[in-house]
Amino acid sequence: MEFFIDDILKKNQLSVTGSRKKILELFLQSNGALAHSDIEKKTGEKFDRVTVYRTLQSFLDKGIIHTIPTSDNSIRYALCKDDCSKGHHHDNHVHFVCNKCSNTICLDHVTIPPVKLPTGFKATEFQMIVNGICKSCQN
Amino acid sequence: MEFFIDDILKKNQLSVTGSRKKILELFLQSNGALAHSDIEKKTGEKFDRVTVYRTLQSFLDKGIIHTIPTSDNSIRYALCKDDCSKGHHHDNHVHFVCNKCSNTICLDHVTIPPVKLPTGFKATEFQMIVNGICKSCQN
DNA sequence: GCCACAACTGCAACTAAGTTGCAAATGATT
DNA sequence: AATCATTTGCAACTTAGTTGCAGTTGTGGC
Repeated sequence: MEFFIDDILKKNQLSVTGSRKKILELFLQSNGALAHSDIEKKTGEKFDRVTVYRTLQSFLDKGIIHTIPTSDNSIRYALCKDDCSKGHHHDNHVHFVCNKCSNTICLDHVTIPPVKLPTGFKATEFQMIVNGICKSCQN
Repeated sequence: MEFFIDDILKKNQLSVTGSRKKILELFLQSNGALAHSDIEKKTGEKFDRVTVYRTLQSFLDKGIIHTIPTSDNSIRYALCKDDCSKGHHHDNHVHFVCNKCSNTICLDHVTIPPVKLPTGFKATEFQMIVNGICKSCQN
């Protein structure tokens, strides 16, 4: 695992530092998406707020993670799949936000269905967010 | 028009005040969605920031407007169609965010296509946001 | 039209979120 | 181990959003 994390960073021409390793590890451990505040909590105030911001920004730049907009105005971040490269995300899966545990989950195998736009509109990116109750909260 | 605005407010059990009239008028005039900052700008500092926040909140509560999440972490607000009632939105159309003019447009006639979720997931709400170039910016 | 009461607004003060510049510390390369 | 580029933490800042309270405005009854 340790080796795996270093490898991802090196592959993306990022120097291997404590904060980057730790934050990347968090993403690999969590099966969902993380908000900035989640990361600050889970790292246990080990890193400065600013460092977290900058680390997330560099991960975004390199295409390691992508953002998910949510209706409550808190951006979430999640790992990209392998075929994302610098600045160019191929991120056509649906995101699920649970109303109970408020986890954000990438439904990697649910692709966004095509829509027909009115004439004159040209699309470059599609986002789909589904709210509801997730698998673990169902009962 | 003036009468129309008062009517909407009364129908929703809101007292008719200067700020509410003005902000509702802005929504009726704009064919797209507005961010909080747009409203502050367009009202020309006539109202306190707090008043704008509270007005938007009460419009949300009454189901006059709905929110649209965007990837740049700025929530936009747009008028609901007639069949939205208190707290219960039937808001199944696609939203388009232009990368050039950064307007957010409700594509009222483009409905969100159904998706099949993995077993265990129960959906209550769907959101779809398309980024690209809008009709007016095309050339 | 006037009065009383509820609702709304503006102010001040606050918390939370995000940014920037710079000096010190750390990582990569030789 | 030395050097240089990169990264980090701090401080200070801007922007966004919230809360309590006193004063103002709108509503409905008379």
